[in-house]
Amino acid sequence: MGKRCYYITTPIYYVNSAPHIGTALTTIVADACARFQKRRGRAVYFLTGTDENAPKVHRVAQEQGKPTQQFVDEMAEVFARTWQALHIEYDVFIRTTEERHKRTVEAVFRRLREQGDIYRGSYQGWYCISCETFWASSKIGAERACPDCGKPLEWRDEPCYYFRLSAYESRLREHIGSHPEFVQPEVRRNETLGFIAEGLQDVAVSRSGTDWGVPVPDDESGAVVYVWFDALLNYLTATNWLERGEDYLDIWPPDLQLMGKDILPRFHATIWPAMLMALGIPLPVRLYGHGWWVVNQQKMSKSLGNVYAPLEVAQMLAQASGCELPCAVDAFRYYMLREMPTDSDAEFSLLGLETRYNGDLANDLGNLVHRTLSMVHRYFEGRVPSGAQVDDGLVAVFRQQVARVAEAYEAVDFPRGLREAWEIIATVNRYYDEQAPWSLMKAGETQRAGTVLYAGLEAVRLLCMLVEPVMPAVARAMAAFLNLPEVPRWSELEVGAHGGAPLPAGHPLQPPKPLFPRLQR
RNA sequence: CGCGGGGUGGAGCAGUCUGGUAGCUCGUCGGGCUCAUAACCCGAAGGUCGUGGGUUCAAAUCCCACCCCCGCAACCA
Repeated sequence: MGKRCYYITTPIYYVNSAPHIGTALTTIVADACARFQKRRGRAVYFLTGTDENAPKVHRVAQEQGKPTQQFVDEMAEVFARTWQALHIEYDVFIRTTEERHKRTVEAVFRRLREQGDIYRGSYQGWYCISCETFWASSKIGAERACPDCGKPLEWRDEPCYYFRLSAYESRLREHIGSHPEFVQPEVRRNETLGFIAEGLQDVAVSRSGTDWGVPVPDDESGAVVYVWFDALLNYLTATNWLERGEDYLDIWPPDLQLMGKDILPRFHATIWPAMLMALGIPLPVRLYGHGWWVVNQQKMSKSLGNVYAPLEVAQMLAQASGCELPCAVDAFRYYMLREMPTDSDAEFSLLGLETRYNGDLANDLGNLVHRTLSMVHRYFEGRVPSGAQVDDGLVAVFRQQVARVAEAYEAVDFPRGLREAWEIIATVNRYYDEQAPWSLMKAGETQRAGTVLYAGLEAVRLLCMLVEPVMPAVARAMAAFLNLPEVPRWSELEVGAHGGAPLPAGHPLQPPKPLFPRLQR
């Protein structure tokens, strides 16, 4: 069986804190990419999940006085619920505490150890007992205190297993060099090549002193597999690689792996492909690392109190504007993607969200839909005007913009894609102004007014499709206004062809109501 | 010190690879329209594109130096 699905992944999220706008960004970008591919008619396998095997998770659970398993169960639930509320349509939600995942990790560990890619050594470093963490010497001052909790560190020298990352240095360099699409965007690719050029050292892939995690197989010391080694393998587990023989290749390899820029160069673009090379498994096609949200020029952090919870933001927007919650959630998604940090970091602010909401969604998209449908109801009894065709000039613009949006979405460049989509709105608003269908009606030129409005309806239909990956609920609402059973697919972009088109003459439309009521400020 | 990235009108950004009237959104001011969610359309003010030098008929765009800001510097998941 050959490759069948477009396989797209987010990282699995650490469950020691609740989802915030950073994790929401990665997940929403992934969802938009997945929906885009689906609309184009491809089978999609979209994976997200939670990383539950880290010592820190264990520690947070203990702090909260809960059994660790119960704690991770609850947190996984919080993540899954949040994603559902944000209209994330994933296919699999993986958890690293699942048995099938543990079996995968054990199998990989054994195999790499047998073939010599994992070997015994010893780990030395400054260790914080209460944090259960080794600290790099560069992070500790002369006083040798834990940067996290401030307690004194102790020097440890203990046996551990290493993964022979160094052996894959030149192959990694070659692969990244000859596959420009492998690490994206280009900034991150350069960064990765720079990192590798400094020389890769073998990485410790086991940890002692904790019993939370996947035990190192066939080892009496009680060590567990290092969480990163464990976590990366989730992408493989989700295909049931271990059980399915060659059949897992109907999904594997990932076509697009999304993540924040922090975990791209040193983990997903080095250790991860090196592990796959060691296993003789095909590498992912494309790794994409987006930038971070900053708040008031500062990194989000709990201590600064500038961490936003996505659902609270959406609820606040719904309440302030009076718009339906699903539309407010989509507005939040729109903001995330329209302002999405690609190469560098970007500023997140409620003011920015409100500006986009009023400007792009209420005034542009919402108002265009509303004025178009209002006129059709007022002048044509709510039915698609007959005998109409979209003017040639507009057809050219529509086709061009649809192509540009598709290209941008494919490149994970949603800011550009949405800018291109919004060109259609600006074009139709100008067109209305020039053609003034309201004046045409007064002059008795009903036929011409119908032509103009038909073009507007076509624009709405196209926008419905273009906007769906970003705002699925809004797209459904738009389709409902047009009385279409579902959101059009990208294959149905034939502009203005009446015959068997989705908007035949006489097709009844629903009366409009504002999708995004303006925020009063 | 090293590596990577950035510095474009009041704010946020695009444009830089493939040099050729400096563009978009928001905000401000003026005008138009009335189908529409005080929405929409047109126009104006506002920038020596971090600094200095070089290449070129021509540089935000290529080259060199410098200044400032951010990230990374290894097991931090």
